[in-house]
Amino acid sequence: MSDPKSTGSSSSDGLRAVARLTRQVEKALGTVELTLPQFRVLSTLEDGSNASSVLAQRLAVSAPSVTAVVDGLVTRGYVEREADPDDRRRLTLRLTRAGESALRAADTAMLERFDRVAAHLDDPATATDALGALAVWNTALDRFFEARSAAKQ
Amino acid sequence: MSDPKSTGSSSSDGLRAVARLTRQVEKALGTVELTLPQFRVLSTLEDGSNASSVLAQRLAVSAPSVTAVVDGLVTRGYVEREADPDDRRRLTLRLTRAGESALRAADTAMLERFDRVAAHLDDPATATDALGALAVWNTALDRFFEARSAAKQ
DNA sequence: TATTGTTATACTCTATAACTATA
DNA sequence: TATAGTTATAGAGTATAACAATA
Repeated sequence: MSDPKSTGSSSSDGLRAVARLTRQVEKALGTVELTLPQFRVLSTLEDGSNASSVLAQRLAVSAPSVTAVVDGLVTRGYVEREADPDDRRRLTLRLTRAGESALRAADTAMLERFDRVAAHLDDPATATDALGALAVWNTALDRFFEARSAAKQ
Repeated sequence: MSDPKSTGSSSSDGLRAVARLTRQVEKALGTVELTLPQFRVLSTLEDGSNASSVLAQRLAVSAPSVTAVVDGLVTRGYVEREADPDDRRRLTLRLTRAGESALRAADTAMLERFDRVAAHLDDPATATDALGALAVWNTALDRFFEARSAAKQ
């Protein structure tokens, strides 16, 4: 992307792949009765409990969106809202044991589905490795939001 | 995924990255006033015009969902519905010149946003390359749906 | 006054069920 | 009868605007 001559074209193809794979993620999550936004909340909370406002920023959604998604997760016992004694406006969101189990079930369902898709390739490991390599983006996204957060102060 | 000992853990991280990157794709598409489902339709039609039913299968959504999304794209002049003379029940969906332009604008917006995110890494090229490598999944998904289509006959 | 979170409201995408037109 | 596509309807996630409680 920084050098279109070498990677520009395949980066676009990579973006197409992200768009398509996401739909498969949604289908896999459906088998464990989770939506993609719910999964995003659960996996973000797995990295540590956070105030609702922090979650909104990390997920790049509005505050009302967090309220709506978390409402459903609280109803199902996957997330708990806890009052912050220092600042009574804030609510800390915490993943419950049931939420952790749901997250593991979601991982299994997604990996199984992706395995079935990759099985159609001559060398499925190429696809699996490509997916694993995508993990570097988690660091990039973490820093991206961290920088945003700092800029806001 | 086929071998959890070597890649299982990072594949899960890769899936988390897909879920998070998708949100960035949505935000980037928003700057060119496209939604992710609209982008999926446009990029699928870029590979060739198709009947609405074929599109539904390739996108892994229901027929009414295709109708709804395509309605919006037709209104904006990005897609045209054309009657099939051989079977008057079928409608062939075709990308217009305006649709092609919109797709290129979408690519640019997404690549720019991803560049900004990757810039936070010590070696941004690692992330860019990882994204490009994801293109192999396009082949896997094509074959996956092809096999499904064949099984249905 | 500013901030945190919720409520009210509207739009898009999603699905299932029912319908029309065609095969 | 079966298939292609649309319409009707409902649920989930998204956003903006307005509000309550707290700082």
